[in-house]
Amino acid sequence: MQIIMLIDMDYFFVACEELRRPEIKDKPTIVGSDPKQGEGRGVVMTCNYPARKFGVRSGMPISQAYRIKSDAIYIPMDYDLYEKISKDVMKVVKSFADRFEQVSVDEAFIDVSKKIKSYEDSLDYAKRIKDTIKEKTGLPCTIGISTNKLMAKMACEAGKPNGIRLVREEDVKEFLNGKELDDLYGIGKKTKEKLEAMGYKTIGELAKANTMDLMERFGSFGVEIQKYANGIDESKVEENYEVKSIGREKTFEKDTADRDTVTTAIRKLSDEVIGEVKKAGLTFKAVTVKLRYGDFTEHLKSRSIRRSDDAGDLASNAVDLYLRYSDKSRPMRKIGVRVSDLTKARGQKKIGEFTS
DNA sequence: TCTGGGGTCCTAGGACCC
DNA sequence: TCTGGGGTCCTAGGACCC
Repeated sequence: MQIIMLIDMDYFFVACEELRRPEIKDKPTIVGSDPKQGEGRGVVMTCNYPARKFGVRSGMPISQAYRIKSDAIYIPMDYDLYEKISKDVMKVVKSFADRFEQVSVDEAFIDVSKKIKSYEDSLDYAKRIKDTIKEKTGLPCTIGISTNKLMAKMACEAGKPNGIRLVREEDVKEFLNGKELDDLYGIGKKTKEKLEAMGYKTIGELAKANTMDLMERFGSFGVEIQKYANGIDESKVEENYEVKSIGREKTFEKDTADRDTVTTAIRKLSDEVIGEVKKAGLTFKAVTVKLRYGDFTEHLKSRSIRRSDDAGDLASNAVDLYLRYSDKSRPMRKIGVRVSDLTKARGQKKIGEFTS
């Protein structure tokens, strides 16, 4: 029997802020971009449950949050802090795992099939993990337990906040049956719309759908999501995950058609990307520039270059892609720089050389 | 309502080679 | 003049997730 858990930190960024500012606890608090009296351009990254009570949600435009709750506490992102705390959390989680896979700053899968022999034991074990995280970091989390990664994830969603939720193999069908299509991992807005147009309204209906119809409409992705709808996921908890790309992007405070403003931004982003590349001891071979115009249309321009880890190589290629392929008559909203096709730099792997 | 920034994976066409 | 099959690399874009 396979037992997989997903450990997901509750309202992580706000919870981190609460550690150093205990007085904000129980007050509506929002971590995200500056609301600027309702004129701000970003979104809500995380908010705590007191803020959610008023209808604030993560991902919501910060201007909208401000309209709902202008007297909430607004805090800018402090990613260094969250990363530092995340390391402490992950260390604990890893110590309980046979296999460990971090999926984001505040989430990790563990395979505990060798350590745990029954579902009953898994509940006690999850409680120990939860208590240890709380003891070592002071932070709450939710743990989903099931037979594979997909179902551990779904169980975790159902267990939030501050909970432990087990979905036994024999209960998977019933657990999924009446849920909305976009509750299923992998199904977003677009796929939901297409499935609804085909007449499917719930995960249970998708599970029983005609596979050939799905195949025709979605190709192999159709077969994949039907497996998901049946609670089937054969992917493993992957221990040694390698990063595939590194990028930085920036939304301008106001849309701009000014070349110098954009090229200056590209150079700055390039420097930041190179900082990450060197820290990780990597080299890159592909450069991509992302251009988003004021009307939200988005274009990617990329090219392969001689393998490099050099700031000048990145900046010159990124600027050139922008100058060559962008429409200068349209104001730009956002610019991004990304490198991919990454490989470990050779012969310079002294421990700590690149770490700050 | 007015939409961030970090990523991943998949598809598909064209170039090019054998 | 009409024409294969396979493979890899490159580039662009779409959808999704946290």
